[in-house]
Amino acid sequence: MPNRSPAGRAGRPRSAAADAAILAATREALVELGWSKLTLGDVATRAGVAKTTLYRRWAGKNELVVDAVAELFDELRLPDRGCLAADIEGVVLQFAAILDRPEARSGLMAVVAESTRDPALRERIRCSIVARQKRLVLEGRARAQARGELPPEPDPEQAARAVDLIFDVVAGAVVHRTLVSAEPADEEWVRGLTRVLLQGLASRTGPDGGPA
Amino acid sequence: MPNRSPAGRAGRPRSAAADAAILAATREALVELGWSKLTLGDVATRAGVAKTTLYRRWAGKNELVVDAVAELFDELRLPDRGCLAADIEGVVLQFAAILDRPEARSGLMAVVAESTRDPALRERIRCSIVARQKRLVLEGRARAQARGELPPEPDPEQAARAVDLIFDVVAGAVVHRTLVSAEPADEEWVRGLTRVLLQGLASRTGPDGGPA
Amino acid sequence: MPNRSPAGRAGRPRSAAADAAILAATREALVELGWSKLTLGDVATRAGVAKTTLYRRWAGKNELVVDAVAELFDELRLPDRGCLAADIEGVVLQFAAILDRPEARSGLMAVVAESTRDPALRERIRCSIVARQKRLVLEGRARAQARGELPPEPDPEQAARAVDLIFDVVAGAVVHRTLVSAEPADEEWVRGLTRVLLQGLASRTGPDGGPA
Amino acid sequence: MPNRSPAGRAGRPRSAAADAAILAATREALVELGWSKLTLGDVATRAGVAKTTLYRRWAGKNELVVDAVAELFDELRLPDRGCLAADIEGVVLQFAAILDRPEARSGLMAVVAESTRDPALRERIRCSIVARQKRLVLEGRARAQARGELPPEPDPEQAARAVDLIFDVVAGAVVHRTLVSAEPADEEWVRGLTRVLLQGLASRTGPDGGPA
DNA sequence: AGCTAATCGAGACGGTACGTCGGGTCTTAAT
DNA sequence: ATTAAGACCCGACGTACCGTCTCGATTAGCT
Repeated sequence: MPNRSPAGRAGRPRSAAADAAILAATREALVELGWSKLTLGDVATRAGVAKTTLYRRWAGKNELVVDAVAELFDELRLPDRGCLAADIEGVVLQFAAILDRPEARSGLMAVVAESTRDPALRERIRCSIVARQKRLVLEGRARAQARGELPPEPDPEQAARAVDLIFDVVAGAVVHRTLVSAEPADEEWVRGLTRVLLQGLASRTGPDGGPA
Repeated sequence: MPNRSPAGRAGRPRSAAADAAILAATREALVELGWSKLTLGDVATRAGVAKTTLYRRWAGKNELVVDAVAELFDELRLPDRGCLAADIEGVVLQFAAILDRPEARSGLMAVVAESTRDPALRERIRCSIVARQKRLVLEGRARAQARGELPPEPDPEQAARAVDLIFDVVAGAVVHRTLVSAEPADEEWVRGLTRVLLQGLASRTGPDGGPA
Repeated sequence: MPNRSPAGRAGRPRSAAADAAILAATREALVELGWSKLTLGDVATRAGVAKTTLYRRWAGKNELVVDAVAELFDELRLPDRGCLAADIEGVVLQFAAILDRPEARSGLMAVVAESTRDPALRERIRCSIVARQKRLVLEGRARAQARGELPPEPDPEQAARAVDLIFDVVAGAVVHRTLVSAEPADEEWVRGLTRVLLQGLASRTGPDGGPA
Repeated sequence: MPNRSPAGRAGRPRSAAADAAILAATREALVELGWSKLTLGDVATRAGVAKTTLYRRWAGKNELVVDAVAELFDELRLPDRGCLAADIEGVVLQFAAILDRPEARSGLMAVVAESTRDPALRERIRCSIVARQKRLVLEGRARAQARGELPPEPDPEQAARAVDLIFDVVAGAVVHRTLVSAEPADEEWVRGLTRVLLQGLASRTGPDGGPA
């Protein structure tokens, strides 16, 4: 989200419409130009707004693009398809569909790259984008436990580690498939991923993990 | 690799020392400045080379950084630790160690981001960086089959798909863990990943794979 | 003069101080470096101004130097020394004094050389520099006619041709003496020139001019 | 003239054809591009010669162009038209014709401009170009004195000053007319100039010059 | 005929300046 | 206080030319 108005009340309030116009213009520019050729002056022009107005709300290109891309992930939902495998497949396909859109492809990896040297930016990404996705993993596990497909977690700490692992595996695999391998993360591929994942997790038992 | 001299022999040959100096300077600058603040003029200065010399060999920042980072992956080796699981853990740890170096962190995601709009760059990444890694997966499988840990592949096409999947999962997971989640891909985490992976793959059987 | 702001009033107005600083810096650089070693980046630095600010106002080195040198000729005045010969000597000495200043020596011939391939530049020189000088010839003739030293001109067209000739002779001779022959256009030399000029002109009578 | 081969004899001698080709290519480039856009690399290419070959003979652009332009003035001759006025008109018209050629217009003023900060270059110009012209003035005076049109000079020093003045006036006027005023130095104009000049000089008498 | 040494073409090299572009900041007048 | 407009400083861009250098290949004159 953009910076809120400082302090309080006096003077002309900021235009709410401008925020939406700027974010939309940012996505439009990402599609047409990609991250590296996107300029804030151009975004301001597309949004019908002065550069000043843009800089009053966002600190720079990174922050703006994070917000613009984050909105794309708002539509992610955990579908109820009856069984865990189908649920996973559904949400992974949604995730892959978002990553397939050019405004996400161009922008997402770029801000991640920038975040390797900017902890504040990393935190912003984590809150705006990653947390939104991780929540789905938690929901999915809860639902599967309610269905009896997964056993309840005895050790909360280990459970958290498992969630982190699953999340890195799923998100990482989809990102790698889509952006690095540049192959479609289609239904067949997602089915294979899901199978490996579920089979791999099913065997987890002890604190140090399962079978010898 | 940088552009080679055109065709023949006439004229002063290109300095081989310059190539090495430039790539080293690029990595040095990546460590100190990161991708976005790295400038080709600065790299040239560090390398003790004129800017024109740099542009004669590389088309731009993207290509240069790909080559500079690719050299980091030259040291990846498939260790022989006796069993498949240990082999995987060993190579994944090496991979994670490389991704933990600041010159890789800064540069790798950035060029991947750029490659989403530049097919030639993507191909360059694939050849210089990805292929080097994928070879290890193939070697590892062959060795495991020789040991009897994995069955021989009846269907070559399906086998190729399996390699691709494994590769996307492993590489993606390590990258995501290291750069997005920004948590260390340490021995414990790698052990968990390996277990999931092997368990998930062990169950693959039929042409459409998995368990009922 | 530099390019004026386009049309209207919106936005921050151009700094008037910058114009003066740039022209002064240009003259300073001409003195120190001469035309060929003068760089716009250096001028901008001396003026305490960004390069873009300079390029917003002038199209290039040629136009800038024309304006910078033109200001030198602002101080040219037609002195009233009582008789035509003395008036001419006075103004020619002033002209020679200006041409003797290094900022004029370096710049003037160079822009004239450039103007041989750039009609717009030639026009700019004519308006900014030449016209200022030619006005003095007209003034001087009018004053001499008022004094009775010269007869009134019956034929305006022929009169104009005479002015052009005088002007080319005087300006050309001083320039050639100063810059090509590289000898001082001192009082003695100017007295000789004036004598030749007046004597030569005094004999002009008929429409085709001269002495039998 | 270009630098001569060093020392003496051993080794392959310099190609004489190259000299001529380079000077011709220089004039060709002056016509097409003008002084400021002329590059030595381009001249070398036009002459079918390596840059090294060019630099071995000339120190730089200035020296090269002086030599290339100087050759244009080789064709200046003092015609014998029977009387002094006609002789002057003839030689001035020749001079004007040369100045009207684009290779001279572009190059001549430029090297003069450069020479204001480079005494060696000025000397080279004086020897290669100016002296050639001044010789004609001396010849013309001698011939006129032989004809009885001009009295013999009693005071050699004053005679030299007169020659210098005439030369600066004539050359300066033609240059100014052609390059600054950008009007043709045609027959009519030259006749006017000649009349002023002869009439002005005819009255010269005493050491401090003539009539009050 | 074989040496010898300076020449030749080609083109890479370290520099310097170019003119443009984008990032952020600022100063206007208007809302 | 905010807005649109646009000038401002800064720094990097990628290119062009400079003048030098390093190559391998000629090529004359002297032995």
